[in-house]
Amino acid sequence: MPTELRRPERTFTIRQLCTEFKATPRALRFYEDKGLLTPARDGMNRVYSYKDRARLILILRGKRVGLSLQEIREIFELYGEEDEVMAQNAHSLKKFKEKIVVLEQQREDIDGAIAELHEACERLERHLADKRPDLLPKAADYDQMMRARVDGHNEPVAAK
Amino acid sequence: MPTELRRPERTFTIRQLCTEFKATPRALRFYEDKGLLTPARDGMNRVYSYKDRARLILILRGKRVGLSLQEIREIFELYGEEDEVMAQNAHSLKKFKEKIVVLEQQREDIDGAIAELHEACERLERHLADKRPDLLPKAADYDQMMRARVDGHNEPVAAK
DNA sequence: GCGATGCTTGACGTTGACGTAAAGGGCATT
DNA sequence: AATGCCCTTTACGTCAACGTCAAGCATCGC
Repeated sequence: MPTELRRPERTFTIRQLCTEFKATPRALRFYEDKGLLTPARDGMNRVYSYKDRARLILILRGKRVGLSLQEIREIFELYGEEDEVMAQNAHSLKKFKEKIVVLEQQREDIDGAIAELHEACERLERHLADKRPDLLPKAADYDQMMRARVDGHNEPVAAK
Repeated sequence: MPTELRRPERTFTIRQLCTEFKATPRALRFYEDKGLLTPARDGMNRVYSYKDRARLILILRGKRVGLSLQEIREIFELYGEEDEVMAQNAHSLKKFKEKIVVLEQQREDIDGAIAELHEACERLERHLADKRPDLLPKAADYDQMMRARVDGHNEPVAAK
C-alpha cells in the first residue's frame, strides 16, 4: 500500500494528475469551474492535494458508470467529506441498475435483428440456390461469419 | 402478416409515421436533411412510401442499438437497397460487441465500488462498536439497505 | 370569407463536456 | 536577451440530435 500518496504533504501539479489519469488540463479546470474540485494555489498555479486526487478519482469513476458532472457534484454537496465514497457507491449502483434496464431493451432489438438476419440469410440462400447456384459457397461463408460473430468465437476484441 | 403495409400504393403522412413510431416531425425532417430518408412529394407535402417506412424502422432500431445517424447513413450508402437490413444487422452486432466491452469496464468499476462499500461499512462498524455502541442498530440498517440494493430485491424499477 | 389545422422551410437555441485559440506571467536554459 | 515550456485566464467553437419559434401556403368545415 503506497502510503506515499496518503502523506498530506504530497502534492500534484495539474499535469501530473492529467498524465496519471489520462485527462487534459482543460478537463480538470472544467471540473473546478463546475465546483467539483477546489485545489489550492501556489501563486497562480494549482496545487492538488491527495484529497483532490481522491476526488478526481471519484469524478472519473462516476463518469465511467454514467453519472453526469452535475450528479457527481450533487453527491459531493449532499454528503460531507466523510463518506463521499460510500454515497457515490450507492448512486453508482442505482445508475447501473438503470443501465441494465436500457440494455435489456437493446438486447431485445438485437435479438430481433439476429432473427431477421437468419431469415434473410435463408431467403438469400434459397434465392441463390434457385438462380445462381455457383455463388452458394460465398453465401455460406457469410452465414458462417455471422454465426461466428454471434457466438463470439473470433476477433479477440482487436486493439484500436 | 399485414400485407396491407406492403402494398406499394399504401402511403403515409409525416404525422402518421410520427404517431406510429413516437417520433416528431422535426426528427423525420432532420433524418431527411441528413440524407437518411427521401420521401416523395405531393405538392409541398411529404409522402412516405412503405419503403420509406421500412427505412425509418431501420433508423430507429439503429439508434436504439447505439448507431449514430452518421453511421446509419454510411450503412445505407455502402450497401444497396437489396440487403440494407442484413448490412445493418452485421453493424448492430459489431456495435453491440463494443458496448459489451464498455460494460465490462463499467462492471469492474462497480465491483470496485462494491468492495469499497463493504470495506467502508466494516470500518464504520468497528469504529462505532468502539466509540458509540448505541448507534450500532442504525448502522446495521444502512448495511442492510446496501445489501438489498446489491441483490436487487427492492425498488421494482419505479416508474418515473 | 374566416378561423382552425396541418403542412412547409428557415433559422436560431439547447445540452454536456469539453476543445481550441488568444494573450500573457514565470522560470530555466541557452 | 531570447527561446521554450508550463502555467494561467477569458472566451468562443464543436458535436449530436433534435427543440423551438417564425412566417407562410393550403385545405377543411362552417
